[in-house]
Amino acid sequence: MDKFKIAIVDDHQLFRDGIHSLLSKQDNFEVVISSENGKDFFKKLKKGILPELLLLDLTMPEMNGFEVLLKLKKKYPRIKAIAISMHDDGNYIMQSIRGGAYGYLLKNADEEELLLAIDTVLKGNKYFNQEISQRMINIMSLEGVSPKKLSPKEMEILKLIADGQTTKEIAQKLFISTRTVETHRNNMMKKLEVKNTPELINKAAQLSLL
Amino acid sequence: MDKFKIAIVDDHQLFRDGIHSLLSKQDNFEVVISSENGKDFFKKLKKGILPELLLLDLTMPEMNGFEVLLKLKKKYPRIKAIAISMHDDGNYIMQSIRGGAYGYLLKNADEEELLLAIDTVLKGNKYFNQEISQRMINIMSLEGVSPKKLSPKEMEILKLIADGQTTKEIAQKLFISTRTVETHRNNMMKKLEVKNTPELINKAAQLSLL
DNA sequence: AAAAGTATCCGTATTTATACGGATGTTTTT
DNA sequence: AAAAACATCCGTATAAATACGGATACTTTT
Repeated sequence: MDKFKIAIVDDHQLFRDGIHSLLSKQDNFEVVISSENGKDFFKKLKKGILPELLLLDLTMPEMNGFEVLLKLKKKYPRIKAIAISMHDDGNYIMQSIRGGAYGYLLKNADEEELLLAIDTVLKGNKYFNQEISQRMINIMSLEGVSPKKLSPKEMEILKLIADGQTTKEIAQKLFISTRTVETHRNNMMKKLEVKNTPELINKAAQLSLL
Repeated sequence: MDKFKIAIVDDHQLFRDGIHSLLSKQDNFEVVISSENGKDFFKKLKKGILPELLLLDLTMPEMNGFEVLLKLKKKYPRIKAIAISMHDDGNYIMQSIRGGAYGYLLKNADEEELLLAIDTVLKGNKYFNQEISQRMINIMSLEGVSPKKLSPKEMEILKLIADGQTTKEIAQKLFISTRTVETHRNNMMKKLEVKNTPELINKAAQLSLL
């Protein structure tokens, strides 16, 4: 009976080797690609080596995991990716899911959980443990009913506010009217559903906008 | 020639085994303790098994790495600890150092760096790589010249401010005068060296006070 | 092409924060 | 025991944010 083909993309060889070693002990898995970066991975895909599942580190130099996810979704939509990250930050998790990840694991997951995640995703399901799910819920509730992005100008003004600048100081710095600054501030408050500026800064920090 | 005695404390067996395996390949190291928690570790120390160096996970259930550090410093000051963590947050790093850690590694460090850290610390030096050092510097500059802790009342008020409450609302909620709230806010701003409330919230978020 | 978003700016008014200064009494630290 | 920190509260004044409302023109999205 054929084994499931697995790919690993991670810039740390120690980690890749550890996973490779673990999966080699299983009867039903075979590591067919072990790449240290996304470019190498796609190069191997192009050669016709197609895994069913990818274990993907998010934090890599040059081409990060999110970029790999997006490209994978476009070019090889049948390959299912499980994101693996050091970061338990809800924003990372949400970005992975929006990028098409089928699962999310922290790098300190034990081998039992790793194998369970692989099994779950190979069956076509998504894998997020209790803690990860909780963080997703937290971020979703933080983002509000209809999450909205801040415009470039809003981001610029947000940072200046967070740095302690007053509306007058920001207006002078950006060569715009104080009323313009007020309008942007008000629009941000509406977008993030907060009632005043301290809460805006707090929420922006929680959403990793700062 | 005698080997250096190393202890490992981490709740993930996969990680402990990986480190154990790696160190076993080295001629000059010997893993004498491999514990899944601090309690087991101290129990083994009590039996007279004394390593020169400890590789210590910070995030563990029940007795976390910081508690282990503090107890180690008191009871076995000759044992040098290297903190190992998923978190690259400067606050974790600073807390480790203040707790007596001789080094700090991220869990995704490669084997070369791990061995270098161990060597460095066994020689009596401290090991912090460039990135970790940078984060320390960032936090130190955030904390200002003379870092001050916020009092319990200040913390309470800080959270309410971050939640979008006005001075009047906080006063009503805590059954104190608005002037009292104003004084606390002003004192916090002085302690954290900021110029207004948005900057206070931003800095508090950066210092993980929220 | 139409709608929505972005970036700009305004009048008027009220609320809130900040800035000076001050104070007392209790608790904790030195 | 003395000093410092904490928690409480005040008068007066100014600055800043917020709250209502409104607007134009350009760019992007639908």
